[in-house]
Amino acid sequence: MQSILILCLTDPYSLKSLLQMNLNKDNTMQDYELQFKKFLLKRGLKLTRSRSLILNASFALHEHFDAEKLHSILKGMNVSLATVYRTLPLLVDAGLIQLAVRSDGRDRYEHILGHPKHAHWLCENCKTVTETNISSLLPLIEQEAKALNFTLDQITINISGTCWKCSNSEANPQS
Amino acid sequence: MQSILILCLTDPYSLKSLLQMNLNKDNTMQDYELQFKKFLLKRGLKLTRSRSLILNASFALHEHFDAEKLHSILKGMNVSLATVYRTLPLLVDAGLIQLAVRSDGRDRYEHILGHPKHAHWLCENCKTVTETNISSLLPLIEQEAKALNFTLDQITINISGTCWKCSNSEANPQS
DNA sequence: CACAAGATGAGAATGCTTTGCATTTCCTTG
DNA sequence: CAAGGAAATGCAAAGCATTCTCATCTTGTG
Repeated sequence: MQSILILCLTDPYSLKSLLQMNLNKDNTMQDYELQFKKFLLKRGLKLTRSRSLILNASFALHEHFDAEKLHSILKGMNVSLATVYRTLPLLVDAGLIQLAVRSDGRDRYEHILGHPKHAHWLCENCKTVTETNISSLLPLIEQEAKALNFTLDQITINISGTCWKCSNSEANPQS
Repeated sequence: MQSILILCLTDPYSLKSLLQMNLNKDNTMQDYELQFKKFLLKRGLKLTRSRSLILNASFALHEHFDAEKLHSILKGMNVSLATVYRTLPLLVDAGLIQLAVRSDGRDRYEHILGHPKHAHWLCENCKTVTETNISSLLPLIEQEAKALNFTLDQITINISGTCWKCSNSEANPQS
């Protein structure tokens, strides 16, 4: 019998150990996996072991991640970095993850499901990213989209500056 | 007498020819140059020939630009690509330019002075970038910033999707 | 269970961006 | 106006995230 590794984690900390589990596919398919499978089928692509692992690792993380991070989580599971890079755009197109911010020359993603649209507040000093809800902004943006006849896909609102903590410590430097 | 090249263009199309002009520094200093000089002084840095050329080339362009573009505009003026790359972050820190979008693996900037805050609408198909005013969104963002005690620096609103033109031609593909 | 289309891993390649270093330019001080 | 030290520059050589190549392996179908 052919079986594949499937993760159904909500807790990122137990990820590594649970990655060892070898469950039957049909019993554990998650919503997002079904969504991904549907999307792939429509494109004549397949839901493979690697893609499933990458998808589940993404959803197990409740923080921003980049290709390298996913790859390191899947270390020892024989998933190459190239495949991670090949899979990320698929997940984006499938509407499962989105590019959150780009900082330090790396693209950082986040999963979307059950994750309301939000803005990222990036502190230029300590690099911390804070999130806030943007539901109040959405109607205005959608209205503008309609005016432009623009089909919305992703909305990215990134605000950079200095967070409360850092602007306090900058106020009294090296003293 | 020491003199340097200074540009004071509003018309990008005559850039190349005007780059030949050799004007006296003190007669032609622009607002943005003064601002840059002040910024550099504060950091113990100098407003040099190369930096001045790069700054002026940036402000002569009324479109997005990347390092390569500035470098090609300044071809023959003995400004190295490395210096362009070294200067861009300075201009950003000085509040004179900002990172507009990153597409095709390149960072594209735009100058800020007299340029009201706006959103970028990037068509994923034809890569066209449209700009719209975001003055209606600003109060909401500033209010949120106050709540977070966050010192605003840059606000980036990038919206990707499909523009009117492309969604029309996608509707009847290869037929 | 064979087959064709897709997918993968490994590593080479790509291309933007950064860095090291010897040389030049800049500004201040006599 | 010359000297001197700090900064800046050009050039070429990395760095580094991401993409590509290609031989091999998987996947779902008939």
